Amino acid sequence: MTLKDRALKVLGELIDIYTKTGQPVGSKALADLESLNVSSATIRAVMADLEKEGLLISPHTSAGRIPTEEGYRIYTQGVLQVSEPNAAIKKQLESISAEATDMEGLIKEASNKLGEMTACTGLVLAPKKADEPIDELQFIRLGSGNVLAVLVYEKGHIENRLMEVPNDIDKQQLKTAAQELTALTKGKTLTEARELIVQGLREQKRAFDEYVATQLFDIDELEETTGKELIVAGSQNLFGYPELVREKLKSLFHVFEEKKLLIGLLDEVKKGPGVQIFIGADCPIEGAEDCAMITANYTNADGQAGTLAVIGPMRMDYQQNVALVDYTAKVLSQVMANKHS
Amino acid sequence: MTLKDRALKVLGELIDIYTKTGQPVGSKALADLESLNVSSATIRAVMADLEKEGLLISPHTSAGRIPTEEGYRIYTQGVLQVSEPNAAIKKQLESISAEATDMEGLIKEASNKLGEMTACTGLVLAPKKADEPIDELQFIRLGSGNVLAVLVYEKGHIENRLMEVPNDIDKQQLKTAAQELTALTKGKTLTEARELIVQGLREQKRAFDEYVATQLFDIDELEETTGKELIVAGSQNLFGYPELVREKLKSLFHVFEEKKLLIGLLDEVKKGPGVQIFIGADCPIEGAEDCAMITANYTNADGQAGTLAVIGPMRMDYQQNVALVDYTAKVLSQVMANKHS
DNA sequence: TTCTAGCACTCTCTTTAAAAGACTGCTAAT
DNA sequence: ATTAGCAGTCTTTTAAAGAGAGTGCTAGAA
Repeated sequence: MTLKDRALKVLGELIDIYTKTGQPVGSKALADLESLNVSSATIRAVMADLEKEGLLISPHTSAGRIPTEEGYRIYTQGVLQVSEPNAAIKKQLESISAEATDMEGLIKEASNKLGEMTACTGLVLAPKKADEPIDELQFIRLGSGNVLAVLVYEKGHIENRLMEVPNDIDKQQLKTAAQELTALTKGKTLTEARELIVQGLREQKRAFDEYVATQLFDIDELEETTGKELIVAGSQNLFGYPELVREKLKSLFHVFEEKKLLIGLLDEVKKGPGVQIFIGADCPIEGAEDCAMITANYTNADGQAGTLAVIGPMRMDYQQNVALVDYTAKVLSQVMANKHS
Repeated sequence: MTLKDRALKVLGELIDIYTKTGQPVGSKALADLESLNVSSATIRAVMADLEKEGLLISPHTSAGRIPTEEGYRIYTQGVLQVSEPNAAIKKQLESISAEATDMEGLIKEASNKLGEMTACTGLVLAPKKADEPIDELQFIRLGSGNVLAVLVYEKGHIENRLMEVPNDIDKQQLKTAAQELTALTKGKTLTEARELIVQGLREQKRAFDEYVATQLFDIDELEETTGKELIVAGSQNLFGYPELVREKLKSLFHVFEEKKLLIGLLDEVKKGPGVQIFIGADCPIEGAEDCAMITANYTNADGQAGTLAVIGPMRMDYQQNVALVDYTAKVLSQVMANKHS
């Protein structure tokens, strides 16, 4: 079922106009375009075909037509041509490296920029540390039964956690425990380490080590930590689209508040390649069934992947936004490659 | 300018009804109440007085009346009687201690409960660590020029920060630096320490110590850390109030997204005593000029104060919500007093 | 064939008018 | 001091008519 070139062109132009106005588009408006050098009657015929194919729909007899979800899909797959953002936008995006100092500032800034420039909501999910190989473990005694466990990753990142330990553990025991655990986990990722350790230690009946390791590699704790690393920016932009009625906005903001809900979903996205476009029902986010999402992955200095996304109404400027998301991912990868934080 | 008891009673009943319906209230509806045993004509006379005082206003001739901001103020100051929440609610609130393990979980849960039970947005601001006295400093060398600085507070809390140091610093130097800095800052708060240290070290021309201290006590870093400790929950509830039109919601959600904006404002609140009620223009939050906010402070195990708040439309159930906020603050203080974490 | 001009037709949106409904303020009586 | 009753005012609802927008069809031109 291939559509004629002209039909696709009409679809594209219609989406362009509809994106800007939010109003149904009639045959006359399209016929007035220079790029389509035919009469409105011909356009009408083409539009009737497109409607038969399920790519357009008419809200009622005397309105123009608007694209269906399927229409947007065909458009983004076939009509849209990916381009680079223009120079001004590029420059803006590149400035994120200048304005941010640390990792968190960086993704925050990227998210801000995305939200601002697309007039949609920007999301940036930081790379998951849990997938990085561990280098070593250290314990630091802090008095009153508290020990600070420092987890050093091969690439130099650090994570730490406060633990309570029985008072009768002495300095030497701690040191030994650290050494043993390091030996066991060196080179493993946190997720791998967890299973390995709990199991291994149980067999060896090393109660203290097991106790420590369980606390240290606690997955829930971990998720809570990683949970902080999703930045949502520009959510208010969505108020600018009348078709996103209160009820829709409500469910979207619910998801934005419960970041945990989003993290899992975006993780799925990470498996896909390059820039991905999710339209309407495709959109893996609950409450975003009438929205569209554009995602891309980036990598940090250690090759760990993070995800960034833009969520907005279906009638968004795909051309621009795809270019933006793509380019931002590249900039972010590059900045992170240079900065070791 | 004291008002008659009956006038206050009318004001109170009117607000009660308006809170539930969101519609202007007429004299007949009030006359039907058992508690006001007078005719609608009398009510009309009273309402006319209240309008003259600026406590009520009529949207147009043939509508009933609604309270003005000033009306709400008089109501909350004079008419409202503070009560305890009922048993069921108490029980619900007390369960927050059971459902949360750590500090962050606790304030998150409290915020959730507040939002849920008030049908408004719950805010909880964690106590500020920057105001706690420091106990000691430790440095841990991590290889490749990185050092982990661990800041131990007197009460056992910990904060840590990764720093880069010149490669030619040896173990002994680090140890000395830690000891000296500890000596200087012990018992001081982080904010105090910062000034003290930078100044003191500059005089002594101890370049390395100064370098380290500057990084360690960096105020911006610090703010970013504390910035994480504001939890917003139930923001979607606000969609349920038609009088909060899109534009209002937009600015509110903008503030919710930029938590930093809120933190400073809530800090101001902390200076006040007990439960505070901010109505309309009183509300220190940008974009919340048509809203009301109820706040209370709580204290953690170390006596540090945190703030919790409820933001919603002006027509909220003050009676219930004041009781809720007050009680939640008490529960939170109590839970934190027991749990040291 | 393919395209176009023109026209009848169908809906929606806007305007206008009329009627209904909701409260109030005032007055005169209790 | 309170109340019943009523005239007056403004909004909301309902109905009808007209304007506007866009379509689908058909018959003729390219």
